[in-house]
Amino acid sequence: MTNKDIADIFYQLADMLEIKGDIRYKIIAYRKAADGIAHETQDLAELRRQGELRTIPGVGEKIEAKIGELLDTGKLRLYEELKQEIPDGVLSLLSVPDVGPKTAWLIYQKLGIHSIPDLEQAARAGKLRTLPGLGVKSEEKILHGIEVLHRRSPRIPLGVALPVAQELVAGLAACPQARQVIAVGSLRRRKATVGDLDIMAASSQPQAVVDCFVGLPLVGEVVSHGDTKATVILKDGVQADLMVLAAEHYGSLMQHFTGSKEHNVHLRELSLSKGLSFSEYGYTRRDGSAILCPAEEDVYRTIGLPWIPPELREDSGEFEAAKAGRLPRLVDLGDIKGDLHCHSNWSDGAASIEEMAQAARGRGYVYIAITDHSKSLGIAHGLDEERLHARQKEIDALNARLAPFRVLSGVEVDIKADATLDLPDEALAQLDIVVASIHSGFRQDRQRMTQRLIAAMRNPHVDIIGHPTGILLGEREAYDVDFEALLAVAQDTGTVLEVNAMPNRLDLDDVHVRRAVERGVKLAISTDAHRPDVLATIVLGLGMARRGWAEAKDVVNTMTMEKLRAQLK
DNA sequence: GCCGTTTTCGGCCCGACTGTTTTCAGTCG
Repeated sequence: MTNKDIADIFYQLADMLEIKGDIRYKIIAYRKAADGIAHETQDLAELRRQGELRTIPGVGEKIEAKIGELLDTGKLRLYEELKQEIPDGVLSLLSVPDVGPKTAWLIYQKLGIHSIPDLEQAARAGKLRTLPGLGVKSEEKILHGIEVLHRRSPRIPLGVALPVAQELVAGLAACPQARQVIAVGSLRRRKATVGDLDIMAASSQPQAVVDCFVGLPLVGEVVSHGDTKATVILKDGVQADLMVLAAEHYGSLMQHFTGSKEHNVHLRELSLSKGLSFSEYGYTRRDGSAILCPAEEDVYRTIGLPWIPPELREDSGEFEAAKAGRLPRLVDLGDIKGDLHCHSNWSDGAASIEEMAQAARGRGYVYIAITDHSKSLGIAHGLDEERLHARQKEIDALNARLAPFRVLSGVEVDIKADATLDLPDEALAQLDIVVASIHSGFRQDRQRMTQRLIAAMRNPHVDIIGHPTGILLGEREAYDVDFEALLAVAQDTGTVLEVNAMPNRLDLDDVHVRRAVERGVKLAISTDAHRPDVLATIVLGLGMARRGWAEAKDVVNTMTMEKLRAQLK
């Protein structure tokens, strides 16, 4: 039973208790514990052996016992009992927009409905309007909610969301009354995927800006439209929310709308303990007087904290670090001195080595590693020893011309299913840098997967493990691998783990990065670029690294050429 | 059900939008 399984059970427990109308704060407590468990990187069974379960935020005496029950028996009595009363299908109704716990329970109790198709049928038959508190409008809303549910785009990768958000921001910025339009929400926090786009602006006439927003050409449908906020669904199915307030509230609104929810709740609790109530309008003292926050820094400063970077705002220790003056100095785009995983037209890249190098130089980098595929990747026109040798001559000539800029001669060597590498050690020894990656045999069991990666790390020539977990966002799960074991070997051998910035990879993700940083394992933020313009996607990998609390010292491609050479095996 | 430079008991984030319940509950972010 994984941490995620256990967290899911507590989330469901919270839903079920909410449906039954249990005490609100008990429900909040279960959700908070579930959040804590979901964010825990250590195995719960292991934590329990060490008697450390209560260190998880939100886990107290009762929930500790329930985790124990789950780990011992695989079941939870309270959960089983509630499932008798509330069929699974009732919980599924909650996924329909505008159907919450009260409505779901009412519909189940009065009409016996516990599936979305049945709900749709009842709505079409006009049965919902007969229920107390529901009318024709509610019925239409629910019917529409079901439609939206079917049509709505799932979470979108950050790399896809960013340009859409930019377009939306530009569109809104053209509204005459809109000032300081920016994208906030999970996009600003640089989550690997975002559920919707959150946009905000300042204006002395918020309503005019909201009116302008709902009329933008990108907008497909208006879900709600008030004086200060609106929700729309764009023509491509993505939901976008807008909030607008006067400039004097700009900082508090930005803080509020950037989230996360958990971070905001923590910040507001902290404020209350200092006699202040906080909302997007700013602080209110107990006597009702206001403290305005035109800048986001004002929000944190008012409660005695330094500004917290958006990427850290997940309530996973950032307040404690801020209070202690121990916030990390996160790695920044300006720290990056090169890209250590790129392809050229010697394998499956679209550009020459020189074109890639010039693009890197144009970004202010001082080096780029050309890491073409190795021979077993036939479709990628992978290199054998002979072609590696030929390529080396081209790189040498280029380096003579481009100095002090440096092209590192490298390879992305395939880790084959039998745990051997696709090129002999003698060939690898000739290269400046070796990235080793898995491109086949993803379905091997945990032990074999882990052994393959460990074997690669123990090779004296392998510098970096490429896209270490193999995840493809929305397409393929990460391979089953013992990440803690990998970290131990990475540390032991000085092997670097990659943060691959491809929009559909983002691998390592934030959680893995944080664990690696805690263990002192070094990272490389790399684009895996097959074209010069793709070098710009480094910002996506940077987002993961920053969300994982990585500083420049944790990232090898912030090093000068000399230091990097010393770092590489 | 959790938790404590206010507290081991009494708190627990805050506001907008919508529909229907003529004063507010439900849902959402």
